[in-house]
Amino acid sequence: MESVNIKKLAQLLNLSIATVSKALRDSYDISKETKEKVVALANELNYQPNPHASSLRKHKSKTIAVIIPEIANNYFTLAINGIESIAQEKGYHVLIYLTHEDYNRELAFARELLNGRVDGALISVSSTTTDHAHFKNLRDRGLPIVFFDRVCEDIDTLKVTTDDFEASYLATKHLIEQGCKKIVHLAISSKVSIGNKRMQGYLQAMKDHQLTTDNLVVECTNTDELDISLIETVFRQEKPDGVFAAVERYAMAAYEVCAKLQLRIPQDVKVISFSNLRIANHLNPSLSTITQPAFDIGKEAAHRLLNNLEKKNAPLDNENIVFKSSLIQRTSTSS
Amino acid sequence: MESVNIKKLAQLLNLSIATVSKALRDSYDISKETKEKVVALANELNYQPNPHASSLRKHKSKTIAVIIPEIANNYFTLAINGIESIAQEKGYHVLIYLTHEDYNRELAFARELLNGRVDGALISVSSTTTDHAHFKNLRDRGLPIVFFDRVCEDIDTLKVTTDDFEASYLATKHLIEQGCKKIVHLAISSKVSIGNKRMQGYLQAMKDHQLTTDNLVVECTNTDELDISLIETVFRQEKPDGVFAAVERYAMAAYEVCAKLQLRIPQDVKVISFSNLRIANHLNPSLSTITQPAFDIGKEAAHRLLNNLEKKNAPLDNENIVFKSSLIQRTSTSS
DNA sequence: ATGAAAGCGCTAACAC
DNA sequence: GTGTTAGCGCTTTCAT
Repeated sequence: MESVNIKKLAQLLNLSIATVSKALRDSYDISKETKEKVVALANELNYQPNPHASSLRKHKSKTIAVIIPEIANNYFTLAINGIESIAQEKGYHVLIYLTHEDYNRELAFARELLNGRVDGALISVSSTTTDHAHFKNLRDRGLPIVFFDRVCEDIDTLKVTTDDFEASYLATKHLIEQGCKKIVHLAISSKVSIGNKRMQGYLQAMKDHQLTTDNLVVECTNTDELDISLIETVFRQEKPDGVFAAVERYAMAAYEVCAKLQLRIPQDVKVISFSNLRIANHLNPSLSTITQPAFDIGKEAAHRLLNNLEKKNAPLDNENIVFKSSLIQRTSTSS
Repeated sequence: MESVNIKKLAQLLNLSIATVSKALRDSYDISKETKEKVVALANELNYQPNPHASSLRKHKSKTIAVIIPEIANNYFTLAINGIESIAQEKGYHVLIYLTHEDYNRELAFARELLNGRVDGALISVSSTTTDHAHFKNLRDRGLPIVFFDRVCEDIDTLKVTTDDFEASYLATKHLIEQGCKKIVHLAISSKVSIGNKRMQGYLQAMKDHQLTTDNLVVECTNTDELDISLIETVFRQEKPDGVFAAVERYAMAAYEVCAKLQLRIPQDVKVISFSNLRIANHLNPSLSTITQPAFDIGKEAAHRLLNNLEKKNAPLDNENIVFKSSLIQRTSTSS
């Protein structure tokens, strides 16, 4: 495909391969004139260095992997945007791997990650993952990884998250203040960090207000139909007056169920949800949300990872960067 | 990072590097026993071949690039999902590049594409792109590319699109049948293929029904605020009773404007839009949409590209695969 | 059936 | 300042 390489440039210029290589990399011990001649010809022939040769030699690929559960999700979409903005700025390439919430795929991706294809990885853990050995292994072998949103707390590396407990506490408290007494929590798998934290925030708020949570926690799934039937069941059995959804998809399922059961939002049931939906405002009714700064989270995670990649040998600190999310009240929780 | 390579395996097994390499690739001229021993040790040591070395040698990277305008967009998100599903199935890696609708970034990505990092590319063209030389160059140099959605008609390669003209015609006709006489078209840049086709469909439908389109085509931008003010202006000046939005974002901008001007949808203004929003049904009011099979489009584009990569030397045909989109009527256009 | 050796394109010591 | 050379880890003739 591309036949112009360093050798060819060297031949055409009557220089050695090494000189051309150094000239292109703007090395200090090459004369101005030589550099200019080399660069001129390189541009003229649209010379593009072969990244495989360079990576092989340097043990650096200028590439990072982003391993996430899914992409049809506003949170991850925004995070990727943030990640990509930093990667582009620093000349890095971004490989996307989707686990589809499947532990086995995550495992397969992780296993491949040590072969040198990428210099580091940004990871958000699948909801079916219980064992973290595959990630621990990466860490132990020295591959820089940064977790974001869904993290592995037992792995010593940088994690970028939001204040899930506090935000969930506030969301629940908000529902209580709007008059709800029986609040259902539509929970994401408690195996993932955010699932657990969000549930804890809910439980604590309920407890602090002497409200029962018996039979009110519904662990939802990755299938809309299933979730809808789970929610319908709890609605029929418990007749809740409030719903706190751990992720946007579950709130939409709740909307479906309310329509089906002819329950009015917010008159009969109030709903609040973690969500990065830009048009939450145009929903019927507009949805009260806890919104995470997903773009900034992606940016920060990428920024820290790439910074780390530049200075060798310094392993990533076991730090936890926590962004604040914001509660935006809309019609779905108005009293 | 990873110290176990073919050389090490060969040493430990008292075999030559060549034999190990062949055994791993299941070559026919290696004995069963040797193969088994090699594979056993490779698994035990979790040997992962270095992709750079392999790519350098084979001139194949098992990697494709996806170059798209943006990712915070349901259409592209679904398309990526489709692309990724095929890539994963065939063991390919997916690099994501976002042009952010910027011709210069697109140019920079295209220029890099010939260096061997990727075996092929899936491309949807930026809305600010007018010149196609950068893509034509890829094609001429033999890099397999497939365009999807926003294509370059003047480049001979595979294109996967939807029936934009017909769908736009039908959407416009639908508004007319619902009683609209003054229909505004919120158009995407007419420089991109879909922008032009969608506008033509609209114009034809209006013409066929003897309706004027004077001052009714608004070419929107990539900035929400700007779009809203453009739409507000045309609303004030033309007092339309129907809106046909070429992309989802413009429909949402129209919703904003209607709220601001206290216009009721659908009583005062009916709205229909190209959209892949899963929850169009829960908007206020629910949005009538023309929905594209984005996932399948991504799958098909990836499928055809990867198939082509497997059989060498066969350039991609200048074929046009057209998927049908579907019009889903909801409240926003009810009469 | 196995091994020796060349080389993919580039970088980095180390000469000169 | 510039050139020589030795690999990076792998694949692939071509011998044996």
